[in-house]
Amino acid sequence: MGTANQKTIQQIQSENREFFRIAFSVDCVIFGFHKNELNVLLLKSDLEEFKDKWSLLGDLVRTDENLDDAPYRILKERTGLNDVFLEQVSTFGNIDRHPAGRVITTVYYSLINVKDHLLRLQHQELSWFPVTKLPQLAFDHYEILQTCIKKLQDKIDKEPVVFNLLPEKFSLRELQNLYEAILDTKLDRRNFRKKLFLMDWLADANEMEQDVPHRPGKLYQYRNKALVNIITAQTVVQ
Amino acid sequence: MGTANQKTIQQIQSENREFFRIAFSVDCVIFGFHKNELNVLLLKSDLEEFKDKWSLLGDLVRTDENLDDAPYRILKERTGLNDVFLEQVSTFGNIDRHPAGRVITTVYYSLINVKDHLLRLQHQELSWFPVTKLPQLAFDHYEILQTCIKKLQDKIDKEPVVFNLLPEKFSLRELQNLYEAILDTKLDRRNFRKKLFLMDWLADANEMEQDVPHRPGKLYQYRNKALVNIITAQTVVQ
DNA sequence: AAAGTATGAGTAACTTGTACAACAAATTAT
DNA sequence: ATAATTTGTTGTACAAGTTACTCATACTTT
Repeated sequence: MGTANQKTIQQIQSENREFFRIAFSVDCVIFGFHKNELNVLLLKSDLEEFKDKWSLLGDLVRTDENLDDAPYRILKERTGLNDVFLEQVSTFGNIDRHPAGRVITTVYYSLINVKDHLLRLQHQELSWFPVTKLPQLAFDHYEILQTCIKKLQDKIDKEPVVFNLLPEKFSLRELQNLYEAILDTKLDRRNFRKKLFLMDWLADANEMEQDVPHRPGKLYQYRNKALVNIITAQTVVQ
Repeated sequence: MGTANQKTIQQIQSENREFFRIAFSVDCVIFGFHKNELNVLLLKSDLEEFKDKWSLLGDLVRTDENLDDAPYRILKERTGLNDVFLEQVSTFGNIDRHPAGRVITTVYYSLINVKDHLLRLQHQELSWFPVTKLPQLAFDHYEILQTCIKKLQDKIDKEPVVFNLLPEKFSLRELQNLYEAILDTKLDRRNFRKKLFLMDWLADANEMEQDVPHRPGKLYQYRNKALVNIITAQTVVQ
């Protein structure tokens, strides 16, 4: 790792000469939720040209793997995570988007639960950033990230995907904080409660919050874990 | 054209040997509106394996063109059309989706106005099919097409894209027929009228239908042609 | 002339979304 | 212990949007 392993564009080009007629990659926007903020996992760029910039986790697609399998592999390799929520967002392919050559990239976003699955970060250079306090991003990754945030914002009103970002059991307050972080707005407590119960996504966990410095709230869990998987499988395709 | 020009997979593979580590293509789902039905433009497959099947219009992406420019080029080459509405939908990349090798394809849909722009179909083997009466499709093109129809259905309630499918001036009845064809449902005349006027998309053309076998209706046109372009430019990216 | 079909306009019932009040339960400060 | 504060919980009033529905008029066909 570190600077010893940093490559020049020329090195990368020669290592991938055949690929670089048109190389094909996958990039992952990995969302997590800490301290009432929506965060993204970023990697310190290993290109000299982008020494102080950060980038999304990505890799070239292998010849023997399905496109939709590539982001799972990348997440597994980089974070040790299995069975994460992934959805394809869009494909970016401007000629000059990568300084090393022609790279078309398909972008996925992922929602992971940071508290329950402790990440085995294989890389020292991986770090979480709140989406409101981003560092300088390499390539067109800023534009990509904004596209993913917008997609996520559109999604959470219609489908029960946010639960992938929370621990098994959570309070309504935590859930509302999450919605507020994603949508970047304040919501009315009472209306939020009403809406969520109408959605019929929640089941009472018959437990209360512990060790909180205020009146403990009831804990809930996602109603049907099985249904989540069905829905996510469909939405990844779509 | 015809059978003389049909290629075997082996021929295609050898012609594109370098590309076929992973080849990268674009496919276009081209929607038109005839006789109160939503139609798609399909091409008789030139692969022997798919002799009696039809496929979407597609081509490999050139090394020197932006990804989002490729579908414009393809439409121009195949139909002579300029300035069409295009939106990226999704990217398909299963290993086995193309029998000739590994091909990842980004799919766009296009909305074109069949009446005003007469197509110069370069190919005898191009033909329109109602989406309700599709022939056998090659590759995974049936799945791709369904994905595009769903995307279009979601879109027309929120943004004024349907006008790309109609002539400059049209009656409310024609517009409603179009919505009904896309959504595959019947709509209430009065509520449709109310909703459309609320959207504020229509301007009175101060003309009436001509030569119709019933009471002629008023003609309307899209309120702001300039706005259409702004919106479509955004949506293609998104 | 009569029948059929399409345009065009308005209203009531219902559903959904938003703004806001009041109280109870637990914690913290005095 | 008491008061003040924070959070959880339940409900109401109003606005906005959606859905269902009836009638009169204009034109064409028979």
